[in-house]
Amino acid sequence: MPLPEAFYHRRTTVVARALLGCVLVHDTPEGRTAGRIVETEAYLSTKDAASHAFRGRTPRNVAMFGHPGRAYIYFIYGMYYCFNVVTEPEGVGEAVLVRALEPIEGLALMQKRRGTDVARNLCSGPGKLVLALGVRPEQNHASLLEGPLRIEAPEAFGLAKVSARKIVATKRVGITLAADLPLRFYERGNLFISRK
DNA sequence: GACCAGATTGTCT
DNA sequence: GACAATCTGGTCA
Repeated sequence: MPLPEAFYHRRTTVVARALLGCVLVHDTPEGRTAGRIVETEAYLSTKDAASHAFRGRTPRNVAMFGHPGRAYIYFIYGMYYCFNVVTEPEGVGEAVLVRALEPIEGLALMQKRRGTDVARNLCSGPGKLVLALGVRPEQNHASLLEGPLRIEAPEAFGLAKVSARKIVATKRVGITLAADLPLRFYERGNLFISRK
């Protein structure tokens, strides 16, 4: 059972923490790939200068202002895409960037898509996990509550929740504005995060 | 391990 | 026209 809309209909930092340990699944004609979420970042609305939503709604960021539990996928650095989950009630404009997964299903397919067989290098970054799971830009706005791209609770895959004391909060990666806010979250000790 | 240049293009000012 | 929520492959150690 995918996580319900109510899961996403909360404070963005709460969702960013709660997503750790949950499983992102993508079913495609080539097969299924899935990974355990081990690193996230919260992007807030008008108080967060690093957020795409900081200056309000634009053609690019409209998905951020859409329904909670949908995807916001954007193009970055001329060649990569990043996958986010929309949070808060519709119209607020916040989201959680999924930065790293621990691969748990479809490793061979991930290896083929990524061109490497090093497990730690398959999904250890926002651009990498989009490639490894075969997420496409047309899936911007797609619901994560149903359909081929979903997020499941840990229990659905026989996994335990990530306890609060195993969650580390640090500065976000790759930004210049509002760079000091502790809005990046990852599982302590996990080998599949994007960086120390 | 750390640091750095280069790739490549949509987006917003 | 400047910049960007990144990654890879190179150098040096």
